Amino acid sequence: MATMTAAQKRAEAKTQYNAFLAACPSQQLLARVSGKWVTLVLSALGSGPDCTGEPRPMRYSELARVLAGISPKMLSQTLKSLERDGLISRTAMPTVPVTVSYELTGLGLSLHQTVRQIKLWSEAHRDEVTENQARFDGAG
Amino acid sequence: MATMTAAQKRAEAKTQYNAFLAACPSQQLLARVSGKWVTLVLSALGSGPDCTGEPRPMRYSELARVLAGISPKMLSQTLKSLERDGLISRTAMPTVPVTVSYELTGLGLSLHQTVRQIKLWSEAHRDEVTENQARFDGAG
DNA sequence: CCGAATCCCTTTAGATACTG
DNA sequence: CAGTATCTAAAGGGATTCGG
Repeated sequence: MATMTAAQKRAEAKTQYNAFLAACPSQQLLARVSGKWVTLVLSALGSGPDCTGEPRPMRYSELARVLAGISPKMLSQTLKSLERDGLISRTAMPTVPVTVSYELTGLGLSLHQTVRQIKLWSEAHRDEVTENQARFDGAG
Repeated sequence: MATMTAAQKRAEAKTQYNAFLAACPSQQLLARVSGKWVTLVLSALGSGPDCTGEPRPMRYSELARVLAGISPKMLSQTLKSLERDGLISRTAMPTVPVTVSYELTGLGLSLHQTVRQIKLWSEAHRDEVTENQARFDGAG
């Protein structure tokens, strides 16, 4: 049957577009950075525990303490994915008990700089956005 | 009872941290931009249908065509949230049937510039990341 | 033509408990 | 100390249908 062309074409277009999206680097990066804890880990490692210092290595337990709300599962998962991308490096010292520290790589540091741009934009425009939202909600 | 201090303190710390996160402008912006279609709509309005042109207004149906994979629901939802934040403006012409067009505001345009930084980073480093991933997976 | 409302499924992330 | 495993809750997103 050569019928149902409309739905068929739509489905085909969608498949192609999704393939295009999957190959799009920007989308990939956004997907990576969008994780709830990814930027927080980047910030912690890139600007110190209070987000105002210098990049420095931190231990697993230190990260867990700084990111107070995170569960061990999510911390491990986030760290592993960042390590996989080469954004952070993991170093295990053969002490007893074992000591593990994480540090931004050069690549991770450059991403941290980019993410900071987002932070700057949001801080610069947050009031404006909040105001717009209030007006929109008020206008109903 | 002043017991169960450990679990209690942990819960308290978490609550405070979550409150801190909720107030963090960067987190708010990331949450907004992280939607699957948000950046695509911004790009379409900010760089034309093929992402290589000038900012210009587009109609609902034109956006639906360009973003081939999107469902009407998500398009409406995305557009409304962007309009609420004052990032795009919506104009309805009282024709029959009604004609609606969307356009970036100044605020939306500036966000688009910031988002482009992410795009540039990801394009510049995609090969490096891919290579890192392959090495990581290979090393098992 | 534009968009709202409903239903359903998949993905994500949090709680908890346990191991080297 | 540094993780892993399992289970469950919640959110995001898609298909479909209906109204202005």
